[in-house]
Amino acid sequence: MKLTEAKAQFISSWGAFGTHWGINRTMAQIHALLLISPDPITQDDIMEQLNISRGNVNMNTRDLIDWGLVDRVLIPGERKEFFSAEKDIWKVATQIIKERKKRELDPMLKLLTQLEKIDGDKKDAATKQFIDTVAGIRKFGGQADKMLDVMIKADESWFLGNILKFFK
Amino acid sequence: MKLTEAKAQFISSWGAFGTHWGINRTMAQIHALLLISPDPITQDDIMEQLNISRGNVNMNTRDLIDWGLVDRVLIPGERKEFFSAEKDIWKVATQIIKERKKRELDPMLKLLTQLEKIDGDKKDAATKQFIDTVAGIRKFGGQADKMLDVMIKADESWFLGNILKFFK
DNA sequence: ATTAATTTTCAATAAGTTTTGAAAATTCAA
DNA sequence: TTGAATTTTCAAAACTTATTGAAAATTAAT
Repeated sequence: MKLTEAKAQFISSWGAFGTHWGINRTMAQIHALLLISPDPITQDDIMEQLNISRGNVNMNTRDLIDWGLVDRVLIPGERKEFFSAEKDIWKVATQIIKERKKRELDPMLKLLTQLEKIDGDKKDAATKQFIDTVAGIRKFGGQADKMLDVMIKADESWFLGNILKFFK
Repeated sequence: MKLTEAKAQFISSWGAFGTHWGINRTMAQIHALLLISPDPITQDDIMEQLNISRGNVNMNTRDLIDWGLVDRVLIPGERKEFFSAEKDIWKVATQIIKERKKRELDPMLKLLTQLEKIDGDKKDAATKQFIDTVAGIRKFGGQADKMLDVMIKADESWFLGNILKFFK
């Protein structure tokens, strides 16, 4: 397979993959393009390579920056802004985990903790099932939360070295 | 907070939460409703409680069944079909992991393995960055894959007992 | 200060996804 | 069998989300 074809495949698949992970297709495609670009590139480069409008590039690069996955880079002597993605995949993964935990898991756990405090008779089947379900999810989520915190703080070699021992 | 209000909150939040995880809102809401129902319920019960059409209930319960999260239950003497959700949250989580791994991670790893075999000069910066990026993601994904396999096979008490030791 | 280059915004529109509801298919009791 | 109850299907409509593109804002060189 030739590079051009492989690049196109990678960008398109990474885009489709992103949609399963709560990231929109274009944002994931821009991310993919930046991941395989050895040097920083401009808005115009992205527009041209992905065939999308300036506004679209602008919005999605901004989101990528908010997610902490992409940086604006200033190149001396150049008027335009350049963009560059973090290439270390471990850092990319921990950054995504960190953001999603903050945006999704933490608020959910907060809500579940509230819902558990419902007033009602535990002998009533509906009440009991509600409390048990909410408590079960909250407990499980709490464990996941702790685990992800450690992962975020850990560094890759430590993590992989130990996780492999753990998982036989 | 009263049970009725708490239920509504839980269903609505679980629905919103689901959309971040590639599951559609209604499917997640039906799942939530089933999780807090002590006994199996019918299509009509779901239609009434969530204010959605029969077709919608039918499609989404079918998807939940495909995901292995919900079962059809036949109640002797009843003409209608009843639905019931797996209540053990550990089983729910491992089932979701199993399905998503099969649907998303495995095909992605297969593709990356292909893309790594690109023909081209490793001294060319673009080629080198492409291969490095793809290889990095493939390697990371491979570790995640192994880890999830162990998790899927493990049983909850074993897992939580050990993970706590591992994560200090 | 003026102007040209560049980036940002956002209303309009396009594309994609979900939901409805009624007709078709299926199931089961009599 | 027949027909009433129930489930399934799927085209059309409603809703949601993403994209465009041109105008406004910003930036930086002269």
